[in-house]
Amino acid sequence: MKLSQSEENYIKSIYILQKKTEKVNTNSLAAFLNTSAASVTDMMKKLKSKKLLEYKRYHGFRLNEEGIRQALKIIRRHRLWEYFLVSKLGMEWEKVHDVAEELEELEKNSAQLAEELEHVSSAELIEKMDKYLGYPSIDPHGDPIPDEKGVMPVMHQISLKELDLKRNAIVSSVSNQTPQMMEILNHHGIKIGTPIKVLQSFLFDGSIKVKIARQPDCIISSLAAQNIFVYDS
Amino acid sequence: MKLSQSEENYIKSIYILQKKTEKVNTNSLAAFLNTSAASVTDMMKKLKSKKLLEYKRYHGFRLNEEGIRQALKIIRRHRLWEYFLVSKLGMEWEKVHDVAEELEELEKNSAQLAEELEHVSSAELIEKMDKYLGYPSIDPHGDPIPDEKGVMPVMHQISLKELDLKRNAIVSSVSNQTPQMMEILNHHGIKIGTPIKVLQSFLFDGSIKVKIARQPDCIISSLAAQNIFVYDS
DNA sequence: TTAATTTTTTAGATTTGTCTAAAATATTTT
DNA sequence: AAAATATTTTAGACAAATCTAAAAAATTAA
Repeated sequence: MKLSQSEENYIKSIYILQKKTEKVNTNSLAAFLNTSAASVTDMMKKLKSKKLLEYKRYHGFRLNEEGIRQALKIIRRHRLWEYFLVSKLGMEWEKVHDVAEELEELEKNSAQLAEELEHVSSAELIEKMDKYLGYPSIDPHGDPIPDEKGVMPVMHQISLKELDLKRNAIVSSVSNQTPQMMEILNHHGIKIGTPIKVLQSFLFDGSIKVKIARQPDCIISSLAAQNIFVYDS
Repeated sequence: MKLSQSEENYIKSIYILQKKTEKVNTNSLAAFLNTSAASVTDMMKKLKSKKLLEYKRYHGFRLNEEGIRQALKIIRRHRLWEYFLVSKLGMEWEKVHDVAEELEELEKNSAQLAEELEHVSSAELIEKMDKYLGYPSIDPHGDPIPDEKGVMPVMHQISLKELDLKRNAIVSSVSNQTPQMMEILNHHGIKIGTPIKVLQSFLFDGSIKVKIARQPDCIISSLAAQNIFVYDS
């Protein structure tokens, strides 16, 4: 199955959208992809003829099993590239603040960036890349990276408050998006995807001491810890 | 100046061809790009209108100054990606033998590989990549990598025989392509692009002792050394 | 349950890069 | 220098991905 850049883009977008809604409809996909509804309809016909989705005119569409398989392959590629760009080249395209409102926007943007690298499809290249990067399981935005079989790693998300002592975890999201919260996060160098470990927990005020790679240990208040979520692997 | 993938491909190819011949003609470019003469003519009109080359119908064409500037930018990108693929991901797409006859073929193939990564154009990305790779000056095929200003590093090519003791050099070509020669090269792990240094030279038979990164020192005969060329930086 | 509104699809154009076959121009040979 | 051959260009078509404007269908509101 050879897919054009454009087809891949549509498939990936449908995948993202259909995790939220039962069926994806023409207009929302058009909005997401910043294109016209007519273009979407055109492409849906094409993808239907390629047997990647179920589609009845006027009734929305949804990736079928094969479509999902393809989507996961594409997403894997993109997220590995994102990981590379951030962890190896030191690009920083996410500013932790405005994550909430702009989550979609971000997903789109990073997709776009990775998309330029994207067409590097050859399975071999991606597997080497994966190995080179050390088989990461989440990308710089905290999104899971499917393995080479297309299986998404299952991640348990808990607040930093609940994280067991000495367990390695990775910051996955922040539930409070106020500038005050961002100030703390920036101050400690905490970002989505940052590896983190709780060293000690103080009963007196519920504050915790955490270890962040390449940073001195730091103390985080109980309140802040409640709002920082991590993947407990 | 925004160029399509296709335009870039043409420009790069013309650059490579015009280093060998005064003017590039339609058929040779068509052959090089594996396309039809008609397509070439079409594209030449387009590139002329973009003021990237001089072109008079029926009389071949040649990149002008701006065209060369663009070509060097494209080549820089490709060669850095090639370098990444080989040095970081461990891809090995060149088998040292048949380098001679297939130099063109190789250049085309690697271009193609890099081309898939290629569209990663953003200047910023490439500069970060360059830094990350340690500002390499020659790619895995021994071709020089232009710097960010489009300047090709000038490399002095001499035989290993003539290389001063203790000077760092890089294998650039091999003038004898027999299987016997290849056997020696493979045996010592010598490839185009391999960093090499002469440790000692024995007057008795003209043989030399060389150091190759991550390999034990080895002895190379006078005859072999005469046929191995290096860039003396 | 009609009418108004929204959503989706169709019809027809456009752009980019390609092609084949035929015509135009150059070059080589006799 | 005419004829034969080779090269290059034109003309016209095609496929992919997109667009706009109008038509069709579905949904919502009165």
